[in-house]
Amino acid sequence: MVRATKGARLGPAELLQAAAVARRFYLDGRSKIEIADEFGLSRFKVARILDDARASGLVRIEITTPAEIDIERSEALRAAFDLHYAVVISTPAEPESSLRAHLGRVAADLLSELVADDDVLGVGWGRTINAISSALTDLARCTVVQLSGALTGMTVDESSVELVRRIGAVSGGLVYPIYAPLIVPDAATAAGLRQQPQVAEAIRHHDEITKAIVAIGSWDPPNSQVRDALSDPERARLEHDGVLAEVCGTFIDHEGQELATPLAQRVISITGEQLRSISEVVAVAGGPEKAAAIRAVICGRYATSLVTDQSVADILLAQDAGKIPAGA
Amino acid sequence: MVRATKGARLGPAELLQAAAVARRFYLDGRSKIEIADEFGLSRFKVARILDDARASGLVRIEITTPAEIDIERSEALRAAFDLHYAVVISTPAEPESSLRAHLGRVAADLLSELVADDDVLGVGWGRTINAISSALTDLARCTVVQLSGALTGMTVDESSVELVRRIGAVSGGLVYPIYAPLIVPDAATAAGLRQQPQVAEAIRHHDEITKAIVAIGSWDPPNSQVRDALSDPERARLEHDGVLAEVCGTFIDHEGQELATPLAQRVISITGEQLRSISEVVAVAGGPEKAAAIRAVICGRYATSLVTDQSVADILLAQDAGKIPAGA
DNA sequence: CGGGTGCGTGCTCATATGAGCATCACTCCT
DNA sequence: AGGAGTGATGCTCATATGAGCACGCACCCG
Repeated sequence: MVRATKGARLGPAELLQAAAVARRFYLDGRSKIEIADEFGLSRFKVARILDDARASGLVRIEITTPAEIDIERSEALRAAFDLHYAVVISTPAEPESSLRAHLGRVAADLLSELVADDDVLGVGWGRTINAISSALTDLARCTVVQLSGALTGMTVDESSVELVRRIGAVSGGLVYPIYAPLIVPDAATAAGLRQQPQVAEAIRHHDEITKAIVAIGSWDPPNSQVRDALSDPERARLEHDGVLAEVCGTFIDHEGQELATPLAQRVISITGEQLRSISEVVAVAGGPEKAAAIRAVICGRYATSLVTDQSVADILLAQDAGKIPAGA
Repeated sequence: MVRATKGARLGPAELLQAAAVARRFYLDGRSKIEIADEFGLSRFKVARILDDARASGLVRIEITTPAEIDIERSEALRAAFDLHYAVVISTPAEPESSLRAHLGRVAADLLSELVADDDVLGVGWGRTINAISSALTDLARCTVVQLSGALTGMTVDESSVELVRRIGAVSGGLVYPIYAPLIVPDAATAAGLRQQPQVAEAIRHHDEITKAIVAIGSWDPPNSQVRDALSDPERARLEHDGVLAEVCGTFIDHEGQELATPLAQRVISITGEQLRSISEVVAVAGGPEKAAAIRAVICGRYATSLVTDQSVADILLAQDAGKIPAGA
């Protein structure tokens, strides 16, 4: 028989046999020995045929993402920033509101998966977190603790307290809400609020939180409800100090360092240090304009996992992905 | 073993891990143990992840046909009619001339593959066989024997003799052409021609043929150059006898039986019995109008293999595929 | 001729793999 | 509470698998 120069192009007969063998092996799940017996070949010949079939592209194996998750970027992001989990959703040029809902759905799934009964779940605040709570259908019977006070301006349905209650309802576990604003006019008011029984109860649990879900606000470019809630001088001061991102009322600069600001006295929220000590903090944020802020939060170790979209992943990966602060 | 409850939908984290594991296993070819070590899992866990990944469709394995060969129909046809080889080409609604060229290319590939140096290759005649010889680029150094005389009406380039010479040139082996018409006016002329040294030499080799390639002519509906070459009374007689197909000057009825006809005396060709005794006869014919004739030839065991197109395969498989004459 | 030389095939044995089973944790139902 | 059921996990052992080796064969070249 004329041999078509070694595996380059199989003749029709060999091709058909290879296809039949490959089907038996890969689709029907038969063993090579069974196939060898069936076709009257040695099992070595079968192995060789299968190798050729794969090498020549006759057998094509692909890993497809059934959900709208970008597996490649997710893994790349996880590896590059040493995250526990990174989930990158595909963004088919959708409007912002849809992106948020999309992020919310995926983040809700992740939360369902990660949270166990004995966890104490810390919940941040924001439109994104709200989207998560809307999409959340299953959650272990964990304890749910609010991480910070709320901001005015939301409708009742969107209020931070409702948000936490809704998550608690899905979970069925204990709920510790914070019936207070995120920022109050002066330190004394804040101190007073912190001693309010319910608020104090929630704050007391901040050290017991095992997992948390938070949103990220961006200051450069500005995309943060917290920023919008501040007065002009306050904003100016923070910007002068180089604020880039905001997580649960904690302000972070380019380097991922927390900014020391008098504002901290007036914020009812988990502290930055407490946040950093939680073993699993999932940050959820998307949109290219937030990429820099997300990067700061991740590099500052305020979050251990990230749910975001392709545009952010591309920006973070294109940047100096290698330049990650290793330790705390 | 299907996980009843939530096995269908994995959470994002599990999904990403499954994707990473599947990639390592299926694309990078790592062993499950290696993967287990890398991910900090037991190899059993890895195996289950992979099972789930396949079951949930995360990993998709498909057998693709690089050539334009319909693997499924080929195998079905081969099995249904107990053929040595069946090759069904995809027919994307192409004009007839293109179909012939297409068949020719694939048949040429098959021939290259099947024929060995020590084979004696019998070559039939017709436009289809001509297409094969045009597409033939590699052939073992076998002996090439013409199976029948030629018909007039072809151009010089298309003449049967040229056809055989061309194949012989590719092969590089001995060539035994038949410089004679397929049908002559009377038995005496035929007898005379058969004794012509060159013709006699070729005919003498007809019993030594180990492999042959033939075309199939159809009479119902009419699609045969042999039929066109006959006179009206001859045609009428054959049709009265129930002729359906023609192979190398042998006329075959619906049942696959050879028709006894006085015409046989005037045909310069291999006999039907000789043809049937060749261990490997590849018939090449396509187009739905030839399906019935192809079926007769196959069922009459005048061919052991078939190269055809989808339309024919569908017709043959839709028909009483089970009703195959078993023996000779 | 005769000894490489390359290729295809099949054998051997260490290793990877899968089916089945035991265990454990957890839930649910009384 | 207290089983009984369920699912996840890891172990055991027979079997499948792949890498490497040896043989046989044809070809090539001296």
